[in-house]
Amino acid sequence: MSENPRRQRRKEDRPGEILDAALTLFAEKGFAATRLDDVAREAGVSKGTVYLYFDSKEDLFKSLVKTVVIPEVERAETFVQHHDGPARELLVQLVHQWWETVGESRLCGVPKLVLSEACNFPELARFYTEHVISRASRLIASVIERGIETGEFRACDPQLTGRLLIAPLVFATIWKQCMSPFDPMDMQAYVQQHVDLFLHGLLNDRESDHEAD
Amino acid sequence: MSENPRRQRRKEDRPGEILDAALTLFAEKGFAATRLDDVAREAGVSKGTVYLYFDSKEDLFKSLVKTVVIPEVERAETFVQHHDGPARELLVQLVHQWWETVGESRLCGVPKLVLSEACNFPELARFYTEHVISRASRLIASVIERGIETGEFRACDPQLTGRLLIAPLVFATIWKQCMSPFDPMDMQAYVQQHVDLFLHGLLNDRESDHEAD
Amino acid sequence: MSENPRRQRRKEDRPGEILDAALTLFAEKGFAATRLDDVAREAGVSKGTVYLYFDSKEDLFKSLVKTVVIPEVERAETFVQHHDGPARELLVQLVHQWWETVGESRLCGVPKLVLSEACNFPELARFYTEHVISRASRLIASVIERGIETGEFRACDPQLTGRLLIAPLVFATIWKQCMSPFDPMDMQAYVQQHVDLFLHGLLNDRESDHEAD
Amino acid sequence: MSENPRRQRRKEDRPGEILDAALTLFAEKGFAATRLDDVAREAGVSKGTVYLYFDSKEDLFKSLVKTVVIPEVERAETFVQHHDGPARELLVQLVHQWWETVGESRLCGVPKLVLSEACNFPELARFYTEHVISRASRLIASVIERGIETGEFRACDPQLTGRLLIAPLVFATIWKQCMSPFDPMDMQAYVQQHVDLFLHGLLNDRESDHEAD
DNA sequence: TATGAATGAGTGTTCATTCAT
DNA sequence: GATGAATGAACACTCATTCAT
Repeated sequence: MSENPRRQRRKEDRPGEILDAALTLFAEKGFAATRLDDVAREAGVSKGTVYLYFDSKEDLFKSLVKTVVIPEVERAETFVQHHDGPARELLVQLVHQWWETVGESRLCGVPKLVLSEACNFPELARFYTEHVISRASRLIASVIERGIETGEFRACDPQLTGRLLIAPLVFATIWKQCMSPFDPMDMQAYVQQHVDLFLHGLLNDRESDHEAD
Repeated sequence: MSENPRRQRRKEDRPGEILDAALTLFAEKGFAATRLDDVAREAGVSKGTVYLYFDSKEDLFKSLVKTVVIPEVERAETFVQHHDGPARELLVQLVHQWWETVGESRLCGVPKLVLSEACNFPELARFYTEHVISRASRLIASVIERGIETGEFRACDPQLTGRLLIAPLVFATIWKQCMSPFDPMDMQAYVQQHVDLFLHGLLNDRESDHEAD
Repeated sequence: MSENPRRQRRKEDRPGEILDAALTLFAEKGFAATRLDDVAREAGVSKGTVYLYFDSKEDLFKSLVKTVVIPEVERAETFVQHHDGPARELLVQLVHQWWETVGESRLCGVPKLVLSEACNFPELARFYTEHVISRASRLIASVIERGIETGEFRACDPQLTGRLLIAPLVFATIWKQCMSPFDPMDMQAYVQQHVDLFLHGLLNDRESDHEAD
Repeated sequence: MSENPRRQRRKEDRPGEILDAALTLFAEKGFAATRLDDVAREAGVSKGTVYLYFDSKEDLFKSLVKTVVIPEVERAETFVQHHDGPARELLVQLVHQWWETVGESRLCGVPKLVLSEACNFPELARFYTEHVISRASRLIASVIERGIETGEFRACDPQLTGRLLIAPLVFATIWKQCMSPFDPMDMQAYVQQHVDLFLHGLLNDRESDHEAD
């Protein structure tokens, strides 16, 4: 009844559909190994159409980051701003949120994507560092700093410590992508164990005294 | 006896020299970005010669892992066997050894290499898992287990905990490769902080009592 | 009568506006480098509209020549018909007119356009030759012939000589288009020098005697 | 009898053969319209082989100019250096030499090639201007200057005048390429007439006195 | 009539792989 | 064994052309 519902209905969704396809394929095969043809086919359009909405393969990646990854960073930033409890709890929640929004979602391919291609596409790495990593780093460092100030956490470099909080998570998503078929891992337990170990390592030994107050 | 022992020897070393060149370049530029021409030139042979010894770029990659990485695992195994002190010290030494033999050596590109290409070369991932990761995992787990048994360490899953010991190190080598131009990191401090945090998290709270004994 | 004469008129002018835009852009960037998108935007219509009026880029090109160049030839013909003075003066005026209407106007890109694309669009070359070049040639030759008959000019082949009058002008417009950034030229002086040299070469040595009569 | 004489015999001729093919095709179809595939096929090699000897299409063009056009400029320079007679004769000879080496040789497509593509490939135009046009211009200007100094020629701007000497020749080669099928021209007569007219225009009126000496 | 989203063939360039010598 | 010239498939990106609305 509708004349060409397909074209009609989807016109405004095109960019989103293309980004979706790109995310899927980039995560699956990496940036370099993903051909624009594949993205186009996956999105159900022709190759030329991709270039109607994105300037280049690189732009496609950047747009992907902008529309899919950065909002998550912002969500986390908002979350931290609106949270008042002990730093320890905040940190735990951030870890679990990270794991849910990245490790267990469609985004789980992004860390490996970025790290794998960073050498060959420095501009992508630069962009991602500037817009995602730096912001997320600062966010986590700020929470750790807060914990140090309140005496919850032992004194330490908040930057490095934040990175040590994230590193095992990133490692886990990469593992999940590449190695889990050959060496499966109980991700839940892994994350749990990481949080436990990390907090135990970070908390001030006399923190129980604080709680006792 | 042979009038030109140097060339003689070189002849027999050809595969090794090519693997050396490949390691250097793969570590420096990654797998995809390394051209066989470059490997050949670096090894001082012609491009065709590479194909005399290796079936393909992929095969070169596989052979590399086989010949360069496994010996290091074996060294570490020997080291652990001949070591009797407290698990804590052993663990610290293993970390620093890992960092020296991998993080700061020509091998520093290997983890990224393997993880980046694992999806595209599953057979390699399988092989690497079997011969490198599993062995190394088992080794570290055994040390942790020992520490738990002696009461040095808190009770935990030695496998997962071992992985959490290695994850930040692997992460650091990858970071060094790809991201340090955009977001530099003091690796020494990072490793130090990791060891400190990790041990602090793992050690039994009453461990000072043990030491007091 | 029409309630919107402006749009009405515009509607009928569409082809003209598109041709205008095409002329501007072809002259500026050449045939191949001009994208239909650009022509459409310059004309203030959509790309599809161009195809309402012209079959193809090639057709646009042809139509352009037909509508813009031929009127100028006709103007020149009329000018010559209505002129009675010495051939020498007429020739000088024709040169300056050519230079003004072609060399220094929006038409300055046309000669290069035609000559550059003639090989790839032989039909256009044929058309242009028939409707522009032959007519202009004949016109100039007729003036030269007149000058020979009156004794102003030395005996010569009027066709060839006419072509030698035009050649440096065509060359200059092409130069202006392509080479002036790299090798600028004082066009005024060039044309002046050409006229001077050409007339000095063509005038009968004893022509002063004639004038003296 | 010889095993694969084709490959053996031609190895060192490859660059020359490719340049030959490029010259033919560039002259025939222009720079932009010539596909590297065509050049390769014309040269009897694969597309990749072209890139074995030339960095890019642009480099192919530049190499062409270097190996085919510049030597002609040098020949002309040498010729002028070794010539002592009257400037007039030298000029006449230069024109005929130009016509023989360019207008009537395989090089006859080069002027149109350069002028047609100059806008779209400014680097080519710059290169050609620097290495060919400027040198040739200077050469001719120097001859004209000499003629002015000796009193053979009337006073004039040697640069502009030189350009006016060449313009009709360039025009003729372009004409030959594109328009001769539709409007044939007796090139011999044309060149003759040009020389005659030009010299007649340039020579000092009292030059007969000189000849009388 | 007019639009502009969509198409897909086309091209310069790269590089792993082959093979005649 | 060793070479390196040659190959050709692959891929990002462009743009004239079409067509549903």
